Amino acid sequence: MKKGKNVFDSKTWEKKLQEFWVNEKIFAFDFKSHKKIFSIDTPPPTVSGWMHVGHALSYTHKDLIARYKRMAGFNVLYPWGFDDNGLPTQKYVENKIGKKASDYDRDEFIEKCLKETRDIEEKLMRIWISTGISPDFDIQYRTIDERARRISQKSFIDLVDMKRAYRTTAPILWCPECRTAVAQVELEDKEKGTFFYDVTFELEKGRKQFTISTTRPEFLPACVAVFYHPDDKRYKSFKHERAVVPLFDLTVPVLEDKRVDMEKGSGIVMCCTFGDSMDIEWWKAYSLAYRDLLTEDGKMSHLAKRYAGKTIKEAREMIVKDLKKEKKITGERKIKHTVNVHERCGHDIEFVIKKQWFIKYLDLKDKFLELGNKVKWYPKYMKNRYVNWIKGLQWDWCISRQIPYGIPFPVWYCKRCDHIILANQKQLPIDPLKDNPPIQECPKCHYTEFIPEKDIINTWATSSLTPDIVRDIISKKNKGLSRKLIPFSLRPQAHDIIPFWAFNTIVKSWFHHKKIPWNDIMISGWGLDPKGKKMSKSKGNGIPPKEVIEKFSADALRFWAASVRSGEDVWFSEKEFIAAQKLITKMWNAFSFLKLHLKGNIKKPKKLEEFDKYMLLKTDKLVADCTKAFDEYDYGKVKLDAENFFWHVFCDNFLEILKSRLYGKDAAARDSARYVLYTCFLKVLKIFAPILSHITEAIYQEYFKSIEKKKSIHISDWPKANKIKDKTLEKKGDKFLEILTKVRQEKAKKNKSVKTEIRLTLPKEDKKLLKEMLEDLKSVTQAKEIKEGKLSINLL
RNA sequence: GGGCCUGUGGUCUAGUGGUUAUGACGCCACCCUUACAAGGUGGAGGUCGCUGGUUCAAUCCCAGCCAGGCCCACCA
Repeated sequence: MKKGKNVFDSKTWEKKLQEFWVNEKIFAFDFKSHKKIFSIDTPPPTVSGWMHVGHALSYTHKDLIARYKRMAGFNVLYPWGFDDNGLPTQKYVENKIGKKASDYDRDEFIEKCLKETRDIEEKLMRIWISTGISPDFDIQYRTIDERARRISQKSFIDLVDMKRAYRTTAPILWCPECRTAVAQVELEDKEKGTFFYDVTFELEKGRKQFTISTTRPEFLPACVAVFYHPDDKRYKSFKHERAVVPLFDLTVPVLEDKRVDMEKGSGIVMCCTFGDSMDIEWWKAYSLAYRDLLTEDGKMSHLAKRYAGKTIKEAREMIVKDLKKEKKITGERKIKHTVNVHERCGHDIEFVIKKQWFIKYLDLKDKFLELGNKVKWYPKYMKNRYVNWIKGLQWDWCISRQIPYGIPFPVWYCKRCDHIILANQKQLPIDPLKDNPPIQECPKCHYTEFIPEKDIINTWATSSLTPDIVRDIISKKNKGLSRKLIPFSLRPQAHDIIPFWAFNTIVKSWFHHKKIPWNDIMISGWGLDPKGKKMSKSKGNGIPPKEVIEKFSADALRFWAASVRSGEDVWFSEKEFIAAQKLITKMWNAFSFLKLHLKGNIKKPKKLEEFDKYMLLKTDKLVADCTKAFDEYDYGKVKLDAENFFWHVFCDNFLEILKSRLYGKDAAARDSARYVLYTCFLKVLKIFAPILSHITEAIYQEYFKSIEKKKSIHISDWPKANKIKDKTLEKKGDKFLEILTKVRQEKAKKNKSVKTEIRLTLPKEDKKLLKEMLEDLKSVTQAKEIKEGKLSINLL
C-alpha cells in the first residue's frame, strides 16, 4: 500500500448511505414480527423556522437509542412527525409572507399556513435526513393533518363528557400583542426597569390622605379596593372606611388582609382588576367588583375616561403627568422588577376576563405526582422539574386560543341560551365554521340558531396526544398491535419542555387510558452557542446543521451529540468535531490495514494464540460495559469507552502486536491473528454503529457484508460478550502491555526509534507468567532475546 | 424565597471510599515504524471550589459556605 492520505470521503458516502437506508427501508417497523417492540414517542419538531444543531443534538440522542435497540433485537417503532399547528407556526408564516393573519380572511390565511408549512417541512425533512436519523418515515404524522385533528377533537369531546373540560368566564393570562389567551407555561420572566410611584389617596370621610406605592398607575381606573395588613398600626383606624381614587373619583372599600407585605412601599396597596395575580386572589376572596380596563389589543377601555383608547404605556405617562399636576405624586423611584412576558413575542402579559375552555386538573396533583414516580427518568434528577412544576400549579389548563391557525373546537353554542352543542364523534374532524351541528334545535331552549366556536385548541393539547396519534396509525394496519403500545417504551425529549410536553402527555394519558404514556423518559440538554447561550430560532444564534455537516460530517455531528451526558447542556465547540474527524480517519485507515490481512476465508483456528485470547477478553469487556451503558441510555459512556478502546487499546497495542504474525510465515499463528482481528474489529465497529452510523456502515458494506450476510450493520446483531474462564489471562496480558510500555519509555528516553533492537531481561516470575506470549513480546519490542534475571532493557 | 444541577492540570472531560486520579485539545522532546504524520512513542502540567465532619482511609459520603447555571414562586 502506498503511503499518503487515505481519508474517508464523508460527503459521498453519507449521502449514498442515507439514500440506501431510506430506499431499502432498513429502519421500517415490522408489522408481522414477533420480536419485542421498542416504541419511541418521538417529539415532532415544531415547525416555526429553520432548525439548528441544538435540535440535531437531541434528535441524535433519540437516534442513538433507536439504532442500539434495533441491533439489540427489538422491533423498533420510531415514528416521525411535525408539530405544525398553532401560534408558533402561524407566527412563522406571518413572518415569511410579511403579513398578519388579520390581513386575510380566515380561510385564505389558513390555506397560506398549510401551504407554507408543507413547503418548509419538505425542506426540513431533507436536513433531518442529512443528520443521519433513522425513523421509519412511513409512520409519519403532522399535528395539523386529518388524523391529528380527529384525535385531538375526540380527546376534547371525551374530556367534556368526563366533565374535565369546561367553559367559563375567568381571569386568564392574555397577550395583547398576539391577542390570545396564553397558558402559565408559555410565560417567560424578563427584568425591566420601571418607576415606583407614591400616589396620594384619601379617605372618603375626613379627607385624610395616605400614600400607595405602585408601578402601574394606569390601573387606577380599575381600582376596586385597597388593602392593609391587620397588624399594621398605621392603618388600624382605616377599618370599614372607603377610599377615594385620585383622578377618577372612584370610591373603593378599605380592607384588611394578612397577605399584604407591611414592609413594601407604604404598607398599603391597591387592588385592581387586574394588575397582577395577587389582585386576582383578592378579587376572588372578597368578591370584589370587576372593572374591565383593557381591551383585547391592550388599550384602555371606556372606564379610563379621557385616557380611553390609549395604549398602556401612553396612559401611564399621561396619568403620571396629570397626577403630578394635581400634586398627587409625592415620590418616584427607579426600580428593576421582573414581569411576565409572552415567550413567543416578548410582550407583557395582562390579565383579562374572558370565556375560555379549561381542563380541570388541579384536583389531580397527587395523581400526577404518583404517575411521575411510575415513569423511569433518565437522568433521575430530571423528575424534580416535573414535581416542582406540579407543586407550583395554580391554574387549570386553559386550552383555547384566539388565533385562526390550529385545530378548531368541535363546538357550537345555542344563540339564545348559550347551550354547548358538541359534534358527533363519527363526524370528526369537523370545523364548526363550515360544518353544521349534529342537531337541528337546541335541546334546552329549542332555538334553531347556533354560533360556531371560533377559537382553536392550543397546540400542547394536541401534541400531548402523540402516543395516541401513532397508535392510530398502527391500528390501521394491525389493530392488535396498537393495543400493545400502551404504554410506549420511551419518550425522549429536551428538559425545557418537561412542564409542557411531558406533563401534558401524562395528564392526557391518565384521562384517556388511566395509565402512564411511556415506561421511560430520557431527557436531553440544549445546544449552547459558543458563548454559552441557548441556541434558539428566535434569537437567531443557532448554527445550521448544514454548516457543520459540510465542514465536518454527519458522523462528526453525531459524535458531538454522543459526547454529552444525558440531560446536560453542551457548548458548541469545534474541538469535538475535529476529534471526531480524526477518529473517522483513524478508523478508515485501520480498515485499510484490515483489508490487507483479511483476504480469503476467516475461520476460527483450532488453537488460539494466548495473546489473542486476551484480545478477545478485553473486547468482550468493552462489549459488556457498552451494552450496560446503552441499556441505561448512557450513550456518553459508550462513546467514551469505545473511543478509548479503539484508539489506544485496539490500534496502538493490539494491531502493533499482531503485525509480526500477520506478516510472518507461521500459518497457524497468522490465522489466529486474522481471526481475532476480524472478530474484535467487527465488535468494535458494531459498538460504534449507533454513533458513527455512516463510516461503520461504509466499512460493513465494503467488507463485512459479504461474509456476515445482513443487509446493513444497523440491523445486524449487537455483539455478545463471552465469559472467559481463564482467570490469569487478564493478568498475563496486562503484564505484557506493562513491559511493552517500559521498553517504549526506554527507547524514547534515548531518542531511539521504536524499531531499535534490544536485549530484554525479565524476572523469573514474569517470564514464567508470559510463557505463552514471549514470541509476541519479542517481536513487538524488537527483542533479539529474552533472558531471565533482574528486569533490564538494553538497547543494541 | 423554594427546588435542582455543576465546580477535577491552561481549556474540555472520565472516574472511584483504599497503591502513581482517565482521556482529548494545547505545550515540550523524540521517532519516516510496510493502516494512518489528520500518525507513533515518551514527557511536563492537578493542594480533584472552600471549611468542617464521618471513617483506619475522602476527589468520592454528610453539613455549611463560595461560584456558575437552570426551574419554580414572588414581583403593590
